[in-house]
Amino acid sequence: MDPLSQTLAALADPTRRAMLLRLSHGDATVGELGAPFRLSQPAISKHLKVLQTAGLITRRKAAQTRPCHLERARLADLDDFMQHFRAVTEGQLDQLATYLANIQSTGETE
Amino acid sequence: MDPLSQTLAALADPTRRAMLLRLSHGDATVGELGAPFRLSQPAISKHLKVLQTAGLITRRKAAQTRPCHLERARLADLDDFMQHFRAVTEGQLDQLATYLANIQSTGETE
DNA sequence: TCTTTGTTTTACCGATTAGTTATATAATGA
DNA sequence: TCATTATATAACTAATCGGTAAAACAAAGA
Repeated sequence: MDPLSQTLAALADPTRRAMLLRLSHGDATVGELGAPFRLSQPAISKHLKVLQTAGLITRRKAAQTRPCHLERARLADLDDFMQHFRAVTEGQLDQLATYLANIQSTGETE
Repeated sequence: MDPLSQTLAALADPTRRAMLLRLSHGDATVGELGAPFRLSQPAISKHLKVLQTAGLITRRKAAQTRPCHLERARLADLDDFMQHFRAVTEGQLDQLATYLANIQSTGETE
């Protein structure tokens, strides 16, 4: 499966999205990430494996725990894809670019 | 299933993403949307139904055809979700805002 | 009316998914 | 060494998914 499809499939689950949101505030262990959910521990491990396989998180070793870390690269890739649909926003960015060009050239000539 | 999960699940398929990209350039019929793919016609209809159920497209009637139209609202919802992960980008936007404020005030005072 | 074109629906299949329980592995600490 | 804590793996199950072929439906045109 291509990386973007993997990313989107991983995100298409509210439990995994909640885990990522938690990780956006800082690293957390498997136990900490699973605590909010009424799920068995293997289910938590499975969700984290999906996120890891998608490249959305990495893990390190710390004693018995395996703290997880959010990797933003794949989210950035998704952002790039989303860019294709930002017709209105693109228009606004064009306006901003024009605005920037205007005030910049104004500043240079004065 | 919650709307955001439905949106992401619908996007987690390259065929459906390609269809949406096509629709971002304008409405298209079922036949037009299916043409690029080596898939049976019912498979195309199924993919479009997934997109429609997720609220990503709507369809109207035109003679025998059923032209599809991209609906950007759910993509905007996804964008809102993505916002939670834009820590670095937010910093860059802050810098841009500062930059804009600077050159703007400079321009005003001169 | 009959045929053609465009699309949907139905019924089916194999693969994948999300969950479970039970078991294994790994590191710590008594 | 032995028990505890943290996590992963294995084996299983029910449900969902992406595809197919065959049939039905809808509108247009001869």
